[in-house]
Amino acid sequence: MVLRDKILRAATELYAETGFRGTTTRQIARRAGVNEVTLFRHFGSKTALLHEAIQCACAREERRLLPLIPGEVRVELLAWARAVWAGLWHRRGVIRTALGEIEAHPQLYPKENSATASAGRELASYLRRLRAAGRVRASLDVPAATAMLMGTLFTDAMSRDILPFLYRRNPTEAVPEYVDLFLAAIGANAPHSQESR
Amino acid sequence: MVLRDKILRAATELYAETGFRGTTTRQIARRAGVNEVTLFRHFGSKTALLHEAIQCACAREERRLLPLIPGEVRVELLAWARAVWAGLWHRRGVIRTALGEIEAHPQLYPKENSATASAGRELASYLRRLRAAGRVRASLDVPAATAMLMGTLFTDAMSRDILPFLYRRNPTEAVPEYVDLFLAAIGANAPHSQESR
DNA sequence: ACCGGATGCAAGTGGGCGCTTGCATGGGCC
DNA sequence: GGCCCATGCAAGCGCCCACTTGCATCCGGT
Repeated sequence: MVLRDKILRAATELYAETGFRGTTTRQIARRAGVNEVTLFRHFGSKTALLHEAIQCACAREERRLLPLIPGEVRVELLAWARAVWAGLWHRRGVIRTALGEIEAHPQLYPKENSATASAGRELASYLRRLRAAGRVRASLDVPAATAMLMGTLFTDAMSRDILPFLYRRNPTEAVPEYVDLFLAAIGANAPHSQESR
Repeated sequence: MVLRDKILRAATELYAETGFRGTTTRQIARRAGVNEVTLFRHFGSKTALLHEAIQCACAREERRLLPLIPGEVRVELLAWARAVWAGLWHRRGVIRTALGEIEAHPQLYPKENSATASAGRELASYLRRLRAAGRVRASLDVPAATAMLMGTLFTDAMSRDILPFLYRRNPTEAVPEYVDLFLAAIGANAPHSQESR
């Protein structure tokens, strides 16, 4: 079944580069090193092929979890944010294209199940745990705070290569800055060993 | 010259809905209530037409300025953030599509001159003024803070209608929440009349 | 009244598209 | 060896695309 995967990978790449209409079956076949007929014998139609390719590309995302019992908030959040950013960055091509075409082909894309959406849920429930433990400001608006950190990471990963002049720091430096700003925003205070930054 | 504008508006709409390849000259002509030949007589080619349409759509954005001498930071930032969010929301269709196609057709889109980029510059210089005036934490990382607020507003405006289950608050409530979180993040303190929220 | 420029209309051109068909080929399994 | 399934190859089908051409029409300025 190596061949199926080669086709799917070629389809995903081309989709990320040129979108649904821009991706032709001839291109997919050429990049996969396969005859064009083979695509149709395997997947039936271009739509079915791209559907499967996109689902695969999104599903392969491994979920990164935040601890059930919060410990060192800065350490935990930083590791999580790095992983989320890396995942977004790695798939930025597909995500950007999908975002632009989701209105035209809504059935092609996962929404509730998208990696970004579940990362958001993960963060929100972690923040609720922090608030319940009195580790952050009691008046914290969890959905807004979630949207803030997710939005920061998302926009950075999506536009860093397009508008490079906006991002002077490289990602290894930028993400910790975001996390520290975020900790200040939510009023994080740790019972044990928190340095201000 | 009403006709030219009708064509450009139709082209922009269709582009936002279906992208460059998805937009056909026949569709543009029909939506503009014009014969297809007229498009070519006016603009020469589909590419030239869409190029002008996109440039117009982005240029019409009015710049929203932040005061040179900061006064009531929360009031000023909130008004600015509302305006920026509204601009992003209004053009979300074109922006999403453009973001997905900027790799394939880079010359079609403004980058340095995009409304989002100049809004980011505006915010960054305002933050530098605040820092110089000692109104925010002295150690504030201006580029990171800028990326944070811009990213929050951008992602909200881009994904609110796509992932509605992530956004429980309507935008009129959400933007102030973002601003308050942001004020806490940058350690804003006002010399006169700042209530905590 | 007349002229010229802008527009509409109908038809067509070459090319790329998704997809199909028919046949040759080759490699693993009995 | 003989069979069968997967794949390659070549050709083609109908469709839509961007774009062109030639001609009719209309409308405003003089």
